[in-house]
Amino acid sequence: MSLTNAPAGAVRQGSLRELNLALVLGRIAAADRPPSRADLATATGLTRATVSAVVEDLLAGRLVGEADPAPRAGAGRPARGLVLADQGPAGLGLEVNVDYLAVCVVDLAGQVRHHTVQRADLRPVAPAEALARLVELAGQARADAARQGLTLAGAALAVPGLVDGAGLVRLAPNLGWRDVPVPALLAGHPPLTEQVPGVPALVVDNEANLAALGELHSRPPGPASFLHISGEVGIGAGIVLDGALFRGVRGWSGEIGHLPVHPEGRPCRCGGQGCLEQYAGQEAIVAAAGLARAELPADTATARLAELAEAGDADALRALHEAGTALGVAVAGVVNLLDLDTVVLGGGYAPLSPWLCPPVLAEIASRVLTAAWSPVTVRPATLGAEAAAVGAAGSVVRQIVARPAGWLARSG
Amino acid sequence: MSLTNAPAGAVRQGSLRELNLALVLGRIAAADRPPSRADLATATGLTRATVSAVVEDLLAGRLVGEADPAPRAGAGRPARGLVLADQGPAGLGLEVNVDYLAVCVVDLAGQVRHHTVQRADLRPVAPAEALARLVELAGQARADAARQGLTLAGAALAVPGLVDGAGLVRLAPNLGWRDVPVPALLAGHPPLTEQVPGVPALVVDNEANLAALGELHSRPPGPASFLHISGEVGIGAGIVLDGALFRGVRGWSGEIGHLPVHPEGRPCRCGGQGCLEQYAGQEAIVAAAGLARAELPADTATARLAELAEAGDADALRALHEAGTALGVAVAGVVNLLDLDTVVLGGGYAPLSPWLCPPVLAEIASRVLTAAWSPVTVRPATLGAEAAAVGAAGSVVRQIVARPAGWLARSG
DNA sequence: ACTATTTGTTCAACCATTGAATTATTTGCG
DNA sequence: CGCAAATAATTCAATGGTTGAACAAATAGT
Repeated sequence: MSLTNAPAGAVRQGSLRELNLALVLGRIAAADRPPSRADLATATGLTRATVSAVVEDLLAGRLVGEADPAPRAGAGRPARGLVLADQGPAGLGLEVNVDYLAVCVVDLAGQVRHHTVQRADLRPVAPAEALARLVELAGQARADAARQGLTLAGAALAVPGLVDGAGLVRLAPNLGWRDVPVPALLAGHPPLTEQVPGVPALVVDNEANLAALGELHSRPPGPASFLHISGEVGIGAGIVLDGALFRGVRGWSGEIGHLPVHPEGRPCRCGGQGCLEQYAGQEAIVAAAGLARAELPADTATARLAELAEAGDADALRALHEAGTALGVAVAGVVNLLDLDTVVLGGGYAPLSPWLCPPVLAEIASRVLTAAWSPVTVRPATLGAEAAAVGAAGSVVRQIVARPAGWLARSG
Repeated sequence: MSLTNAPAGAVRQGSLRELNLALVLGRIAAADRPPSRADLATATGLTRATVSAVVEDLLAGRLVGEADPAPRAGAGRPARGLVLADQGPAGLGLEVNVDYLAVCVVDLAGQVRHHTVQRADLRPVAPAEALARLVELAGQARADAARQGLTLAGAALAVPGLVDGAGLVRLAPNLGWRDVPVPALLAGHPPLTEQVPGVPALVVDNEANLAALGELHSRPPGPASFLHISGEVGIGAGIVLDGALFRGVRGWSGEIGHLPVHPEGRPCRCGGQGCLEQYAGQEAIVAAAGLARAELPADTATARLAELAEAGDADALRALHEAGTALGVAVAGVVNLLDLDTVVLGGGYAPLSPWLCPPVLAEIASRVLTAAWSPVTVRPATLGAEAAAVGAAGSVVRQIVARPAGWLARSG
């Protein structure tokens, strides 16, 4: 999962090449212009001879391609730019959420090459049925990818709930799922992806975690450490530390929605009192703004709220200010604890961020001891509503970039 | 800082040996019985030939020694056990705290080989003077270490405050320090340690961080991820994630004392309201227990509190219960956020933990969503009051174990 | 005394990197 | 137009570290 390519065990001679493959490919991925072999040599510290050999492997494995030479001033033989291949391995991203299914394909360069969203209320649908529909969409995505010369090398599924290491969805309250064994339910269907050494066929993870990963790998790349908050019906956070998602001991990190902001306040369904979710959850904001709860689709409610706030509706503005203040109390605590300098508001919060950011910043300014020396940035997410699906697909291709040897072993 | 020996840049041929030196030495350090070369080969996946070569380097560099063969049943040539050398490099740990100075020396195996504590109220003492006294103690420690065949390879200084990357103590409120440039103040004195490639001569860090590191490397080794809370006048936390201390973007993580537990409550000197420190800080507990604040030394106050609680004093018990509840609210938030399964109460909290743990556990049980599936352990720290100094010294030797090539380059 | 067994070392083969020399391809200048 | 300078990329013998198999060492069991 980590971006650092740390050899876990023995370092044999082959590992040496493996590590340098990852190093060079990582540089190509991180560069904003197609680098030449000479650029890579100076950037990595390897000799040009080694870089050439490594690049030869990468070219043979169709992980990188040669681009038109970037125009350069001065004399000398022109460089040949290296770019991530637009054909070759790709990642499949899947998402089951309360009111839609989403499937997307992301290539090595991080480009979204296929994207489908199927709106439907998934709450009355049985998990097996929802997954079956997803498999259907995935099949179409696979065919579309193949048409574009892409091979699906792995898949990741985002769900709005707690997932354990084996892909068992312990609890997805807003979806009504409980102890859903996703891999077992998918076993009867045709495989979604190819088998690639080192890349798991399917990872199931929390939607907030994968949305945070999407933000981490978006262009331009975000900071190495930040907090990504998904404000849906529940409030989840993805915690990215030093360029890697921190999942917690059991993979259940990020339950920011149950940080206490008014310890003697409203009871919460978690059993505690005064949890953030009771003050800054989507339902709480909508209720505080006096909106009828009848208009159910979550994205509609958020859009309506933004409209009202834009129009200067006093109730909406007050509701957003209160929610932002509650959010700020919680975020200030997290920033104090983890010393982060960036907070990203994603999911349903993104369109509301013009009204949420100011009170959040105000709470940070008054509660964070170190804010005086180091400003904290609070900004909306750059990815859209389907950030989780894109992040899921991106997490697959990042694994290949981080350890290309597995892919090369397969195709050669 | 990380335990994973990830090559940052190019992986050259020499790195290969460097990595395997670290791998083998790490195994020797982690083993609970002196392993043979054959054990190491199976454990690491290297061949016996390679392990022999690597061990030869380690023996020549005096990082490991051969122990008496561990008695083993069955036939075969007896193995020669390998242990971390009890002579060779050692770490120097320093601590400036409100009411004492501490210096200690820890060897490769983690044994404390020298330990001095000088009690004195440091608040009226100028930083330069305090550091001068520390240098004096360090000189004695160095001489003592030399007598035992130890070479000080690096030093770490623990201070109760915020430290930036360059060793500047931005703020140590309870010590009265502000913007104290520790490395500059130490420049006039004789060097505390040898120069070893890859090991910084002096690291200055927060006391809570280093105490957490001490706990991480104590025997038996603690879990890979936990929260270590130092309850002194202020409340600091060291956050250990996946076997590495998480310092935050600027090194200022762990300010748990300012998590809000009663957002509309007592004003705090940080500018916020209802911070944990106002309810579970040492002064708050002492005041709530009705103890005269005159008995100033912090450890005395804590000891007195424990005495009273032991004797069944109602005020003391109530004060501890309230403090534990406030602490539990904050800890529950952290556990929700980071999904940790272990919380260690250290510093002044350690002797009070019999009375603090129950309310902390109660709050966790009622506020942590995932507590039903995965119990959270709350326990006192195993290291004593000078955990920070021991952790500081330990952090130095861990660097050598994690990258032995630097030490070997020096000595031969 | 002999065999089975396990440990540790030796040595030729192998693999990836290295560094210098070589080839390739352009710009700049007379 | 032709040549020198400059930069990019490849070739190749040398090097350093790991490998695997064979071998030496040392013990327990029979």
